[in-house]
Parts: sequence; C-alpha cells; structure tokens
Amino acid sequence: MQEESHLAVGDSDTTPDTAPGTRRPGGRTARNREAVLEAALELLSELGYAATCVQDIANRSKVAASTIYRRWGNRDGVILDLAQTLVAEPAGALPDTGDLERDLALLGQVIVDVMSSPRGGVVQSALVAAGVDSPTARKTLAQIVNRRVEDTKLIAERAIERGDVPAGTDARHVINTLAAPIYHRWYIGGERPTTEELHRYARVAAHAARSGLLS
Amino acid sequence: MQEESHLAVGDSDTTPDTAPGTRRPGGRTARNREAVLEAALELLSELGYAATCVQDIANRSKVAASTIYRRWGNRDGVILDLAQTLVAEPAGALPDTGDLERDLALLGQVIVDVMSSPRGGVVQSALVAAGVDSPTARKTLAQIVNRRVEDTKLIAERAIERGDVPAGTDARHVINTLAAPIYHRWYIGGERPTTEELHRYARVAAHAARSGLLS
DNA sequence: AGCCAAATGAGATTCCTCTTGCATTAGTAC
DNA sequence: GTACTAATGCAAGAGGAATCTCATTTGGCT
Repeated sequence: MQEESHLAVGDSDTTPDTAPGTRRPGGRTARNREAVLEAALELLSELGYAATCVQDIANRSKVAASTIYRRWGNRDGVILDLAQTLVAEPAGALPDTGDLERDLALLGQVIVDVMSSPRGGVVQSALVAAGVDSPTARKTLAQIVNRRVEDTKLIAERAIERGDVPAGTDARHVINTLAAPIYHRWYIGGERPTTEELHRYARVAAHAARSGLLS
Repeated sequence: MQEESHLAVGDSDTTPDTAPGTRRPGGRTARNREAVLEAALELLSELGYAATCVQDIANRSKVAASTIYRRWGNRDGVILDLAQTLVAEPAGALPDTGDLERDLALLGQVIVDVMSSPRGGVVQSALVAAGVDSPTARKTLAQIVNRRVEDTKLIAERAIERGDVPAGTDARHVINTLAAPIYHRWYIGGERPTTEELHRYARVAAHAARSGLLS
C-alpha cells in the first residue's frame, strides 16, 4: 500500500500517487467523462436508479466498463460525480411578486417541476436511495439541497427588507419550511403535491415567518 | 405456464395454485418466517440496507436461501414483509399535557426516537431506499407513515375539542406539518434534528393549526 | 517531432446473486 | 396412525457484476 519514500531513480515503480483522470484531465479523459455522465443521466431517466448498471453506461457512452470502474469505483460513484456536476449549474430566475406567500407558492411549483425533470429529480432520487447507506451520498444530497436553499433564500430576504417579516428571521428556515412538506409528500407519501397542497404549504411558511417563528 | 382446465383425475399435475407458505401456514412454515424476519431485522441494523443480502439472512436464520427466494422473491420482498409485520404492532401512549405545542414537541421527540431505533428507523430507511424504484415499497412506506399519523392525530383532535384550534382543522395535516421537517432533516439534511429544532417545528405546526391554516 | 507514462480497451477471471431439479421432511386431512 | 403433498434443504448451474492483466492509445512535456 505505502509508496517508497526514497526518490525513485530508475526502478519499475509505475503506480501514480493520484487518482486516475487527474494527471491528464484534457483530451480523451475529458471526453470520456462527459460521455459517461451523459449516458448515466439518460439511463437514470429511462430505467431508474436500481436498473441502471455500469455495463449499460459503458455501452451507451462507448467507454469501456473497466475504465468506469477504475475512475469512479462503481455506479454510485458515477452518480455522485453527476450530481456534483449538475449542482454547479446556475439557477434560474426567482419569483418576485412583492408578496411572500405568493412567491413561496411559485417557488414550490418550481421545486416540484425540478423534481419531475430528469436533471433534477432523477439524480436527487438516486441520491436519496444511495444516501440511506452512503454518508458520501448523504453529504452530496445535503450539499445540493443547501445550495438550492442558498439560491432561493433571497425570496425571504426581500420580505424581510420590505418589513413584511420581522428582522432576525432566518431566510433559510423560511425556505425549508416550504420545502420540507413538499419533499415529505414526494418521498414519504409517494405522490406529487397538488397545487392546493402547495398553496397550503406556502401559507403555513409565510404565516410562520410573519409571526416571527423562524428566527 | 397455463394449467389444464379439466378436473385433474390422476395425472402428474403437482403445481399448487397459491403462493408458497399459504397452504400449510402452521408449524415449520411459521417458524421459518419468524426466523427469517428476525434475522433480516438484525442484519439491517448491523450492516445497513445495501450490505444485507439473502445469503446472510439464510445463514443466520438457518433457513435455506432457496426457500427465501421461493417465498419472498428477493431481499426487498423480505424487507417488505418485515415492514408490514412491524407496522401491525400497537403504538405506545401519546403525550397529553393539555397544550398542543408541548404535545407536538414531545411527539416529535418520539418520532426521532423511533427513527433512531432498529425496529422503526432501519426498516423505514430501507423502505425509503427501495421506494425510489419500487412502487410497492413506496406504498408500504406511505402505509406505515399514514398508520402512524392515524395513531397520533388524537393529539390534534384533543386540541380541537378544547377549542384551542378551529373546528374543521384536519388533524392529519397538523401531524404532517410537524413530521415533514423532521423527516426532511433526517433524510435530506442527513442529520438528526436537535431539541431546539424540534421545538421550532412544534411551534410552527401549533401556530398554523391555531390560525386555521390546516383545514 | 519524439519520449514517457497516464489512460484506455478488450478479454480472462473471480465472486456473488438468483434459479432450478430432485430427494427428503413434515403439516394437514382423513 | 396413515396418506398425500406442500414446504424445505441441498447442490448444481446460469447469469451478471466487479476486478485484474496486459497490450495499445494518447495526452503532456521537451
């Protein structure tokens, strides 16, 4: 396991001391990475998490399975990389109607739409499944969701500036109060929230914020 | 595949028309079922969902692996049966302090304790993982959670009777408003909610209920 | 342009999951 | 108790996932 500490003069030590794909990140390595992640995203959308296997990713991406195992370890490794890549993408425009409750209802609809889409939902669901056993997946999932909270908390901050919500309110709590019942309905209840439910969630979150319960 | 429709007189038709384990449910069949479910629960607790395999369940329960495959199909089938069995167990006593917010905070602690325990948490986590792909697991998970909601909604109904909460309030909404952020913190955030957070969740749910937002 | 090793591809190999066939055990009805 | 057969155990084997070896390709550097 341990590498020799003396300066390698001319012996047959050929083991690189970094992970594969980091020494020559350009050219074929970069192309392969893109092809693998794209194939993984497509297969996740088409087949779901359980049915997506490394062999299929290899076939579709035209990258050898042994290469995928070497660089990502296993299926979850690919999905984690995919998730990290997707979360780096910039967010869209935020609702800004001047009313907190209405903004939250619109945001709730955006959250549902994202979860219904391949890029957002399928990968996130895979992370939920993998996260039950893997701390790394859990951390990535939390990172993704936290990133989205940071991207959207401006909605609550505007309400604070307007004076609709007490100063000292934690904008992230406001977003989480909206998001929690949405995810609960999705992953635990197994159903997509209705528009009526989204409005109720937004009403509860806005009311709690206005009442100073989210500081 | 298709069985002959004529009355079997004396031919070599030996295929039973019901699932294995249903024709002779007593004696060895019952003992094996108990041993398999107990072993599965232990292994889930010790190894987690991903690492629990049929072969290990067979070794620990002293039931042949082929028997497990025949009766439950695969690992998830065993876990589903285990979940259905656990959910049939009676619930414990409910908090009843006369104050909705305090009752909800105590209930929140109970929910966290259940999720931290093998019987509740490990099986539920396995269902969350399996539910991402399996509609059956999703249904079972929803059934378990709904059952718990039904068992605990009395807390909210008492508040309605006391007049602390408007008539027409849906007691299940009250419970779900408490539970959603707990599950959110657990499965999405990857962390166990703190006592302070539990109190905030209870405060928000109680306040929403009192304000008539949960009808 | 030329060199060196990182990265890859193809195939062999190992390990594990799940299925199947057959002989044996044991639950249930009589 | 006896008969019938569902249920089980055991072993063989098919199929797939993951690892390993080695020859080849190719990116990065001079």
